[in-house]
Amino acid sequence: MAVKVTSIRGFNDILPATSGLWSHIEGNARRVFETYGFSEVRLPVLEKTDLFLRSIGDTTDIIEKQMYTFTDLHGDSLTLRPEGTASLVRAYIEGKLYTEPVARLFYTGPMFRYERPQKGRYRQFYQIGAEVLGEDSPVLDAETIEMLWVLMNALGVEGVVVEVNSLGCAECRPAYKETLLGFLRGKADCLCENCARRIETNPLRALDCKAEGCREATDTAPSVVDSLCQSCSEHFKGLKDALEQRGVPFQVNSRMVRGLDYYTRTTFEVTARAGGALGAQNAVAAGGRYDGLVEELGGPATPCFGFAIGMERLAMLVDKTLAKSQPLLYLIPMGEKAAAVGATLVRALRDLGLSVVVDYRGGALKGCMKRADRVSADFALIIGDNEIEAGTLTVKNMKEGGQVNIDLRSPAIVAAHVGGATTGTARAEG
RNA sequence: GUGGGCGUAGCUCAGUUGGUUAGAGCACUGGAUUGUGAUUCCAGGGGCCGGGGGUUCGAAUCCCCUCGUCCACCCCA
Repeated sequence: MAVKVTSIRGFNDILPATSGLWSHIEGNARRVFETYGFSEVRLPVLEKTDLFLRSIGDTTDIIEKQMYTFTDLHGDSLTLRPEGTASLVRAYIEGKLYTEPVARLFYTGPMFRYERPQKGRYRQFYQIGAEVLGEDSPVLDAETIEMLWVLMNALGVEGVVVEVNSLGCAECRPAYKETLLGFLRGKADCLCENCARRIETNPLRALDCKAEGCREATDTAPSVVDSLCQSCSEHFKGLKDALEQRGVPFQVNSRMVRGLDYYTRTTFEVTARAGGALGAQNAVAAGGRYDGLVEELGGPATPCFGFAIGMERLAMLVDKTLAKSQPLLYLIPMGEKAAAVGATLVRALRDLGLSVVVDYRGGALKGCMKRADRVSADFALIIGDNEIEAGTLTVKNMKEGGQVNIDLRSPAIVAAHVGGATTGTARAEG
């Protein structure tokens, strides 16, 4: 055998064992998002590097060391998108969607970051993102978080919690940064190496650090929430009230800091319980408000709110039993005559929306039945000489064992017997 | 980028003072059962023991290097 070509580290195939689950998740997301008035956008995977430099923040890890950047044949610096919001905002501006009062958009697709892969983290990973552009009401924030919560519930996700925070705006954040900096300087020797290093550039990070020293040092630190300006404070209260009113459970986490620089005011995360299925990466979805980004990227001043869901992480949390599949039929024609009769029947069954697979290998019925079992067929459809003579079809229930004969010319009766065609989602696995 | 675990049959894994021809379960093929799978019984096929180098009469086993993978740190969805 020739030498095997393998995939790139951190770039994974989604094989049939899990693709059904993914369709199930995406299908639910589409359905739920549409009920909130969102429309899908399809965005390119490759953008000019400059877009990310200008949006994400040049001291973030993403910009500093995680981007897949290369020069194309024309000499332009291009980058595989490390996140979706920047691209979406670019498209919003370029497509002049700001001529509408409010744009509600969602997207799905792969993102790319050069990191060491581990549980819940891959170099190509998938996100489902939703963004609302052109609305600054905190109630909109709450409604959008509610939408995410509704999706989680539809997917049977348990053991997750919504955490919210407010990072303030261009008015009040710098002041808080100063206050915090002053506080941390007094505790510099308690901080971990990392936090000590970036205390001047990004003191907020220390709040989010897991190191014990940092936790203790920041225990009594002044809270962002307490230093919000009046307008941000009212906005944050509006968010909390609206979430409560909607029955979306949440907790305020004033230590929550996001990894991208463009966030203002509301930020939130949906995180899984510690020790759960997610491992160390406990954030399933996260997002917030980015009121300055559109303007920074050359559009009109536009308040925005959005979030992104980590597809792989969400897939680890969803209730797989909810991913209903429709029955799979396995046709076993014994002989040429049966094959011809079977072909007509199969076409009729498929036209009714049923899933049918035909066995072409032939041989002993025993072997055919074994293959039917191996592909997890729900019913085996057997056509042999006996059936042709009687003008019937043998339908064996592979799960329960019984079998019946049904008129060969009555595909509708077959459909009814096997549970009928549904418009159901793809077969669930895993 | 840093640290740790693991690479043996298609899959999950056994395999120690280094010693004949490297094992099991599942899967696969055939038979017991020539029209009935998943259960039972029998038989069979299948391995550069991740790759390279070294120590040794002899290496899956010991040493070094390398690649892959998983988990964690960092950071994040």
